[in-house]
Amino acid sequence: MLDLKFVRENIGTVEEALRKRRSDLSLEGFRGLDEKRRTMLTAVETLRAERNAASEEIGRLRREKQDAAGLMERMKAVSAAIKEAETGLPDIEARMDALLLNIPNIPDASVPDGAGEEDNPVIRTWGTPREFDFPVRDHVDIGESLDILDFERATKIAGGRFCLLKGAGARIERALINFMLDVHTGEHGYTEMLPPFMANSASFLGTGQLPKFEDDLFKVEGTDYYLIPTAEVPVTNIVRDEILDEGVLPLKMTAYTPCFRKEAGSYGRDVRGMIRQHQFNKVELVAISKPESAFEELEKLTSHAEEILKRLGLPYRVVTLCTGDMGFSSAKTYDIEVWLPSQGRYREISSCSCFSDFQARRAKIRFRDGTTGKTRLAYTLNGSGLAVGRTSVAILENYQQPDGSVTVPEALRPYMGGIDRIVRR
RNA sequence: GGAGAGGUGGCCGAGCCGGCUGAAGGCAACCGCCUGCUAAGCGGUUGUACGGGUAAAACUGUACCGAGGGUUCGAAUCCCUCCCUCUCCGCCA
Repeated sequence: MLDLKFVRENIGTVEEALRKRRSDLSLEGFRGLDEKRRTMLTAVETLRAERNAASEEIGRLRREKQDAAGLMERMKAVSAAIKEAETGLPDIEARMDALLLNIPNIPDASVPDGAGEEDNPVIRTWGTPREFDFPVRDHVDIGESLDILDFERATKIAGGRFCLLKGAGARIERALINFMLDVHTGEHGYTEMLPPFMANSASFLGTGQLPKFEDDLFKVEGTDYYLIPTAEVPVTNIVRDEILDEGVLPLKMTAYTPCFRKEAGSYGRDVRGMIRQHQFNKVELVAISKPESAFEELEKLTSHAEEILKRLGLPYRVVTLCTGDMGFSSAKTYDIEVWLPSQGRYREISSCSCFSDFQARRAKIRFRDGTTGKTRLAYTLNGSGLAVGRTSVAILENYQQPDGSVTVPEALRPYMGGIDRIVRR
């Protein structure tokens, strides 16, 4: 959420940001609504001030055993006038809130302008895609022939966009989760969290998934709970409604969770395999930072995610999302894309964002400035470190062998009970 | 699921037979004093949001004592509904 005062005073800037984002949201009604609200508020507050003053007077008279009946009688009219003046105000405020909650964050000045994916500049590339001297198979073929991935039975159990991992397939996911968490906690300074996999609507509002993106979420019927689409939701909300000591910043947390997404609107995209699932595993990195160092933190956080790919020997590149491709709440986002031989291209495996104070304002995440003693909104960041399912896919495909087996990346072997190759058993 | 207790400021905690309570007291933080340094001690300051006001302050209005509604001239205090937490019992990984 943007600051109301900021929108009022910089409506041009906000409209420019909407244009850059290729958003069709209009601020047409904002000015009128805002003025109407302020006019009404002033009227109501003036009457209330009158009532408060009279009430105080009544209290004083009664204490002094004087008659206050006349004043009380007159105040009945004022009270009625207040009720009158208040009608319509809740509606105006609700409309203001709705408008404000649906305005996306303003892209950071360093974000390149562009319409979509094709305009995202590549800022660095690591590793060289391997040359294959045999026909490359995709992870579905590899996984099914090794009997470690089973899509048919997953469909029987649940439905489309689910996957059953078996044997070494399940083991790889577990190994990756442990590997990633160990690196981030042991070497990158994050504290491990294991949060609830459902969260209430207030939390989803806090990180910006609600009210705009309810259609992408699984809601638990008859409750106020939604299944989390990312650990960002429960982990960032750990500090919701809190005023933090400046000294604890940057607060760095990591968490493994499964993620649940409806993937509504992606019919026909990535239907094959485990690229796009209703449920997938992810290790998330979250940082709560001071504004001054937040974009520096974004660089670090991104490099922490990249480190996992480096150790696994998986070629990747990093792109900056352009204004038209950025998420609703983000001020700046880097996507890390891993090389998938079967597709002959890089595919997103991590998305690292700085949200400036956009989430913090919604979620009331603040800190006390040590020098001024004032409370300030913190900046929030997060990134995948990494999407585990897609990492498994990348390993299967990049490390496939002509005989159908898959070599286990060296860094992962300690987590795989020492085995160096996955073969059909 | 049954019974009981409770939700107050950064934290703890009074107030809860309605007005003098935006809220005692303590802690914490900050600023002074004191001090060789630290500690102790002494004095002072410190909520949030939205308006008005100002060059910026000062200043000022309103709202906020879990959420929403009601009674009343007036509600942290009374009434209703809901949410949450804790304790005991039951059930259970």
